[in-house]
Amino acid sequence: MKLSQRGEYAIQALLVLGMYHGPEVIRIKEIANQQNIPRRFLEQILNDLKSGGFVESRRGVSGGYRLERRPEEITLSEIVRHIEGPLESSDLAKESKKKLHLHSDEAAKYIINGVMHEVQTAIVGVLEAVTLFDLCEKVRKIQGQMDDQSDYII
Amino acid sequence: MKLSQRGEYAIQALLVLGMYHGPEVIRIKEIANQQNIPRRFLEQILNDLKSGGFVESRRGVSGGYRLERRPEEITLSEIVRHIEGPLESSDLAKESKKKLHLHSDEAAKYIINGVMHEVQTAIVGVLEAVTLFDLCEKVRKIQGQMDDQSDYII
DNA sequence: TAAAATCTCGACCAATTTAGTCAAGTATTG
DNA sequence: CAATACTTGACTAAATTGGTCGAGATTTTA
Repeated sequence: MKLSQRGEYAIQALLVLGMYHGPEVIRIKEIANQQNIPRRFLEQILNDLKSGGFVESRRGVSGGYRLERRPEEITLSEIVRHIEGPLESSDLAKESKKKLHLHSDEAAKYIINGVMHEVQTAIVGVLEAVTLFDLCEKVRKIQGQMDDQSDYII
Repeated sequence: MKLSQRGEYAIQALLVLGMYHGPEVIRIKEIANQQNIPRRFLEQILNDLKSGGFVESRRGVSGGYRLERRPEEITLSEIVRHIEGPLESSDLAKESKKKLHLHSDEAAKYIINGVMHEVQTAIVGVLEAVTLFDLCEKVRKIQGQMDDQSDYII
């Protein structure tokens, strides 16, 4: 399981919005600069996140984006699912079982599918347990460490 | 994590070789027919599996393939790793940590990477625990069930 | 020894996906 | 109304995926 660039950017953007979460809105340009994401590409991604109900936007001169839900209510699995497509591939499993007679290639596929289903369950298990809030906390923590050593750049 | 077609075919082929494992060799054509895999494509895949040390081949008129190792010694994680590329993406983790001063986009990436690393660990955990032999047993089992009901095709 | 069967090697190809870019438009503020 | 920002949809280049193909090398068997 590798995250696409798009997926990584999406999480980075949400992470910024999570860090500064409040009633205020943040401009696309700021996110792009801070996270070093191509601006035009980020527009696309934020738009997608908007239609997915993760962020809301305000137009016009003092426009920007903010989270639509609180960071602690957004799990990584939701984000990844929305941006990379379904984590769980449609169960060939029950399909095949019902037919009850499998050609030998179907038998093999059925078995392989079963294992891959376990894999998916494991993936979701991890991603389900992590919220945007958790990620923000971790960032704050390592930024705190950097403070201590007055050896950071931002 | 979705398996590529190539990956699924590879496992199917190994599964066939595992089912009939012995000193004898099986022709590419038989595997292709039985598993409904494009023959030319399968050639490529088996070649790849050969260079990966999973199978060995015999040329000539009664040539074919057989497993190079015993089914119980081949884990799914090895197969997938070889055919789909590394499961574990090179650790940006330690890299970044050493630098000790992260730009804020690097901090975000670092954190995200950490979670993805957990995901990878979970994936490997599942795949590591399943051997080719296990898969063969499962196939035998559902084929046994089909026998019981004399309602199968092969 | 020649024919037939089978693996081997590398090039090639079309369709899809990924990672962006761009232009023109709409909305909001001052 | 001018400036600033989001919105929408089309467009593109490069990489990946899922194959195909031709020519060659090896081995068996008649």
